[in-house]
Amino acid sequence: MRRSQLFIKTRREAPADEVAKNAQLLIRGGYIHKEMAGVYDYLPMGLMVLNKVMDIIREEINKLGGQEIYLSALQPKDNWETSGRWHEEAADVWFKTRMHSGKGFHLGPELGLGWTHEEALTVIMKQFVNSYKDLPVYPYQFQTKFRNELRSKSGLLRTREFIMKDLYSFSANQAQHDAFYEKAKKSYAAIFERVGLGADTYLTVASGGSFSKFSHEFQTVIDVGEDTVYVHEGKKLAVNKEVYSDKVLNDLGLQKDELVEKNGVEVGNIFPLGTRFSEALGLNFTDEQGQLKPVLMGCYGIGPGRLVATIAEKFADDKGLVWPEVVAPFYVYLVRIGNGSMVAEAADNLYKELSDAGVSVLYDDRDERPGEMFADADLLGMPNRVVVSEKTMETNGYELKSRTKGDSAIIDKENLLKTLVKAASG
RNA sequence: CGGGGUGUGGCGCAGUUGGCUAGCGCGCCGCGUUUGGGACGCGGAGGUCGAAGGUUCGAGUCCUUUCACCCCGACCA
Repeated sequence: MRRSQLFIKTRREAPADEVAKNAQLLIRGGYIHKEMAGVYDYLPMGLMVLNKVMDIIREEINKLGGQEIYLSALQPKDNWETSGRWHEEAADVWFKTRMHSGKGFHLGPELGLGWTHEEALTVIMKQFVNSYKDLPVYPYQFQTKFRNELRSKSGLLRTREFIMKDLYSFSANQAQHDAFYEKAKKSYAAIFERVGLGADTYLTVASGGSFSKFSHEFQTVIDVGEDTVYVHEGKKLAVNKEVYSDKVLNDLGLQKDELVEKNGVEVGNIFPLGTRFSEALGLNFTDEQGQLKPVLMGCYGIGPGRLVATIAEKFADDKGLVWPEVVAPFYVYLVRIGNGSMVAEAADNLYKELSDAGVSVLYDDRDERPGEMFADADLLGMPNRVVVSEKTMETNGYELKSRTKGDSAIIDKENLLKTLVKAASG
């Protein structure tokens, strides 16, 4: 894409109402726009990053056996009254609204904006699950959740409206459930590994709430994390402060002196639901012996937006964003210095050749001063920067510089293409 | 929800004890000079000072109400 056609502009200064580094940089770079507290819009490059993250998650969940669906955000209250989660005492994160009834402002039935989807999906599955032969099954979706948080904070890390990948497992028995649960753990680890957070992300034992003894979180260790976790670096395992006790440590076979206290961002959460919803909503199946039993359920969530924010926060340096290659909106930021015909032609040609070879390029074809374009390249955080100028062309070359390494090299076009095309496809 | 803070052109800010056509930097438009780390000159455009009400000869400034935003805490299936 040509920079001159990209409608966003970068900003030199962060907005006054953002303190979180992720939001400051993403706004300065024109990746996102703040709509209101805890609500953000994705602009072109922000959406590219988000989509790349979601594609990686989708690939891994499909490998796990997930079947993608899309459920509605508008939720009728009856299913939630049946499950006991409509009233504020049970769930204080609701955004509730009403339908119209007739003309004017007559208010009709109450509705809620979905903050999770166990109820909706459980009811749907009643139509399709009757026998043990129909199990197990693993529907999932990417969908917007609405949660009326008392206080949003930390930029994109805690918002009131956010996309969530939520996967649900429906199993006939404990062994079937447990086998999938363990596979899901590995799948999640693979996702965080692929987006670049593997080294800092820990499987974490956390509260199971009203559903089970424990749930499992994936906590990425980072200073701005709002959770406190105790990590065992050797075992790549952590314990959330909310369940941290001598008894729990004993159960898990962990020694207190091997654990280190850290802040973490909960980038994923998986937990057994047992028969909490199948019993409440009547999702039963007939087993091999002809007996009617409630389905065993599990829930598996990842917030792609929170993941984007965590990646932004984790890798950024004092000059701006640093995207891992797999999520970067473009692989190359191409800077053209000066607009003399020779330089312009060389830059145009390079842009075309790289694009044709499948290397994504953000081509800064504006007639800006070099310093401004370099600053933008750093702020926007593409993995590679290529410069074409009279200076580079004197040596019949192109300057290639990595976003993370300080050194740069002037190389000829053949080598440049070879390097970038190979790296981009590998 | 408790405590603290902030709202002034697109962005960042100044504006004293109430006083004149509300300023500055960035950005934007025009012309010219510039071109390897956020250039410079000249000339421009752009503001219901968050909103409503009040006090006053006069309100960005004082009073009341209200809305929004940020931070700390509590909360976070």
